[in-house]
Amino acid sequence: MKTSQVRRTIINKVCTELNEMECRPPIKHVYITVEVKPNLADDPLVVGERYSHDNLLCSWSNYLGQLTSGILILGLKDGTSTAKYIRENKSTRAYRIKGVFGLATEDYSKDGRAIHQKKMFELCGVDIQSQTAYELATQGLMRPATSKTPLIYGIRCIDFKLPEFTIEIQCINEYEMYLKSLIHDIVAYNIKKMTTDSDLKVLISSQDLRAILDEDLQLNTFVNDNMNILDDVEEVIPEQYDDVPSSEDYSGPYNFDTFIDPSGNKNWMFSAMLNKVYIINHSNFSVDFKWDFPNDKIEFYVRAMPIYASPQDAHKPVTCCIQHSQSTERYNAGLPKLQRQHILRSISQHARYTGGADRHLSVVLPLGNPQTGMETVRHTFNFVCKNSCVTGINRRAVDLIFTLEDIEGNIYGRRKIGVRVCSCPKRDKTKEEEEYKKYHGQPGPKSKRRKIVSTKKLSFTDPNDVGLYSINLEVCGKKNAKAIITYARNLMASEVIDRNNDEPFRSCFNELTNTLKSYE
Amino acid sequence: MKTSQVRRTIINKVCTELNEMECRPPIKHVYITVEVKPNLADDPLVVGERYSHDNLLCSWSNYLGQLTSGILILGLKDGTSTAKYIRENKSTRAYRIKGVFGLATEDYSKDGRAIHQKKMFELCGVDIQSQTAYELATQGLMRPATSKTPLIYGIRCIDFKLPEFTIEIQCINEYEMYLKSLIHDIVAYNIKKMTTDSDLKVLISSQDLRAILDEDLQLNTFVNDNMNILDDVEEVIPEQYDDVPSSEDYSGPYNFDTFIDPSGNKNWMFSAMLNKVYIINHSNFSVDFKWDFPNDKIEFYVRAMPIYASPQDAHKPVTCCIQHSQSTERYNAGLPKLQRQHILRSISQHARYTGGADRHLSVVLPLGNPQTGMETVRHTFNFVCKNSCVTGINRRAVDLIFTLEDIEGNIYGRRKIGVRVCSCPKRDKTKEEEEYKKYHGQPGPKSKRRKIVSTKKLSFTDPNDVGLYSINLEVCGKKNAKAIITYARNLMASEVIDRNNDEPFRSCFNELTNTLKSYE
DNA sequence: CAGGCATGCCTG
DNA sequence: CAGGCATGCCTG
Ligand SMILES: [Zn+2]
Ligand SMILES: [Zn+2]
Repeated sequence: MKTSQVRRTIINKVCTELNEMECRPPIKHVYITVEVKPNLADDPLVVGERYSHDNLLCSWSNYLGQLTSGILILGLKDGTSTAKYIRENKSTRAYRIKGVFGLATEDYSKDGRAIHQKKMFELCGVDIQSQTAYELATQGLMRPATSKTPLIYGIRCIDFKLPEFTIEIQCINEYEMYLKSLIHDIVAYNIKKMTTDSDLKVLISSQDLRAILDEDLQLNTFVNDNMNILDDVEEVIPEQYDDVPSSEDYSGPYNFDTFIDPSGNKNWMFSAMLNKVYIINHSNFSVDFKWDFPNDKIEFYVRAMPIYASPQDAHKPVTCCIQHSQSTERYNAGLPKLQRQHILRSISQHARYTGGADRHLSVVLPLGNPQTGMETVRHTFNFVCKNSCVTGINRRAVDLIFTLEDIEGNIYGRRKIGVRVCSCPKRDKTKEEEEYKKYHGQPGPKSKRRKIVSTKKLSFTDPNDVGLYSINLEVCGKKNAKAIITYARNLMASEVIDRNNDEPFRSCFNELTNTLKSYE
Repeated sequence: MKTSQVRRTIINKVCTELNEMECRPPIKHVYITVEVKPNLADDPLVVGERYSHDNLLCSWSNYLGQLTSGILILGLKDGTSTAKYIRENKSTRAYRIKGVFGLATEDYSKDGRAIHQKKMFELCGVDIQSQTAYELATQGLMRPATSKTPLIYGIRCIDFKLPEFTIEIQCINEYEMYLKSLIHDIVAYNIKKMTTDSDLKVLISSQDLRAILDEDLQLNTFVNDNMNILDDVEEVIPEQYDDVPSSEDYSGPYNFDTFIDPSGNKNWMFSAMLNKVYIINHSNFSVDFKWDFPNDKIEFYVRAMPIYASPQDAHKPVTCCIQHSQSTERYNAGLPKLQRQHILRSISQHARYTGGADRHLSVVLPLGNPQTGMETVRHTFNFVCKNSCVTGINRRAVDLIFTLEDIEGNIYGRRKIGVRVCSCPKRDKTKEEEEYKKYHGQPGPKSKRRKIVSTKKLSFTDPNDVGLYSINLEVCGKKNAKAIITYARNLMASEVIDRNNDEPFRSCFNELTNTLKSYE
């Protein structure tokens, strides 16, 4: 379109629409007799400067405390009425407030004079309501006389990385000192909990926040009945924050247990010997969860967290490799970056993905209830990254920890299984089982082995020469190859007889029999 | 900062600054006698609609042609003076104009009536300045009488993918028909070049653009003396656009050749048999380039372009895998995304990286001159991605094409070598050479193998039973293990004697000897 | 650096 | 799906 057209269009539009509006009546014809002389009453020398501070009206819609940053709406002159309107409209404000455990100051601000940590514990180790010290600390509360009681519509902990945490609050009638005191109380509450409860874990759950608000008479808060706790669209997913997650099996008060169909299918196998799943990448596998129903109806969740099996890697979160966390991968379509970092995915829509940064990643889902007549509920997962992925797990062994939890992340049971996401589950399972047997034997053989010692051996068997030797050799000619295997089998046969079927001679013999068959 | 402070600051500032400005004189004291009746002269019925087109002033700062998109600055009413100010400030405008080879239209626009291609060639095959037809075509030039001669500050070709190309121009005093004509002339110039030069390659170099502007009297352009040409930070690098790059060796007029030190080093090896480099990722390797010096001093460049060796992949560009193109990799630090896609890097600072999108990627660098007494110049490269990278080359074979080129990308010579970026160059080289010998034989081994056939064998050797068998077995007891290896060695020993030291019996025997030693 | 394992992937 | 190759990487 040409510029001139644009111009014409704009002029047309403006004029047409202005003319369509109700227009002012014709001006009156005014006949005026005018006589002009200076009005001394309006001279700056008389009335002062034209623009005085008092004349320039200015008011704010929202008040930001000295330590608060955000949008500050000010109205100037005629704008003051708009500002007043906005102010009286009482729209809720949202704050994100950062707290630091172990950093208490006299005025609760980051830069305030520090209270000695010991004193802080003293302050907090007893009932905070009855504490004179506490009252002294909060006496600078400076509550504006004109304001109403704060009313909280929503509160949650949106970040928690000791010693720091961040609380998000939606509220009205708040004032800065109120918010600061609230943070102080959250810390105090947790420290008190730490010293009374034996559990040393610090967590800021929604329940905690609610309890703090309810108990905290000092702060004089109204809590909206519909206050957002977990039903918020961005619900609070409890995380587990241990550097090295515990992986010990623990049945707990509800006899928590997990089961995996030992028969597997073509995409995955389960080794009962190693308690380990071998699975092709991107394949679904199901886990059955069993637990006793408590009398008090607790809503249970199950968390599945992959961790590195070896102690030297256990503290590192297991994250998806570069390739398998690409947003262009089919199974990552539309997922947020955090979730793409998870190697384990649940097929449930209710699954929530937690962890990230340098924290362990895990998926949490509501456990639900067994169907009538069932003792277990089944949940289906899949992995999207292989143990062998160089930019991810990089060939390290991985365990999967299932924990039975309540909505706050309290743990009531734990089960561990090994997991290997690979291309040849069967081969790798067999190999690892063989490897395991080499070093551990298995129940049967073990009792038998004891028998060895007690059994009289023929003089030409050496009781100490029982190490396993893997021989890899290459010969030319099938005839020769068969001859060697036959020879080896013969040797093992003598040993089996001489040593009363003793292991591992017996299994070596059996294997060689199979190998020989394969040459027919 | 407190809200009240902000408010005070604002009021202070506004009042202070208003008061510092020249203020209106005291109002006059006015004595008025008023008599009111309708003023018919102001009635819409008399004077017409309140807001007339003529009253709404509107002017533009920059003029966008009918086919041009971009920001159009319009001033309304009082804004017209601002618009005029901006217009007269003559800031340079930047345009990106797309042209299409083979699509000529009467008015040079994309949607104009097409000129038959044959006619277009007629038009362009002769001197464009003297062409009546050309003058006719440009007679609709519509040059605004008020404007000055266009002045170009910068011009370059920023995209070139036949048949389309995009020219970027910084200029003042331009008008749309001028820009369209310029594009037409660029096409005409190239077609003329194609028909006069024997070389059919079309390229828009900076030299070309300058030549077009200089020659093009019709367009009446001023070229700023400091006009950006090749010294621009983003210089024009000629690209090669063949879907499947040619890979035939071609010495060309200057006897172009490449040499690679056949002795290699610990990080790379060269197979003369396969004309292939085997190299560990991220290792430098050098190529010596040789060519005859022409009488006319041509500035030569060498281009190195990796391509897939197999015909079914040769049309695809060889790009770096996801992992090795991460900006977080040390060797990618600070590189633009395009360059990170290149698997081949030159250590020269003068190297330029071309290609991208679905075009083949290559690195071009000035060849330079041999040092005194030398016949060749050496350039050093390295690869940053392995043949085995799954998200990149994915185990496909890759060739490296070196071409001798001038600054416009005209090719004067070509050499191909195979390349394999891997973790075990020696092993892989040996293997591929063995494989090659198996199918092609080579003087030494082949004659020996022939000898086998001619040699009289003992009756109890089977000439067909010569396959290699890898035997993996497990026995218990060191004594037994040694016995088996000894047995195998004995078998091979007989064969070696019976078959006149024939391979692979001999090497099996040697291996077994070593294995047996390891049991001592 | 050779030997050999680990593990993806191709082939029949 | 088993067998076996391909190829990175670890170990001595
Ligand atoms: Zn992966
Ligand atoms: Zn790579």
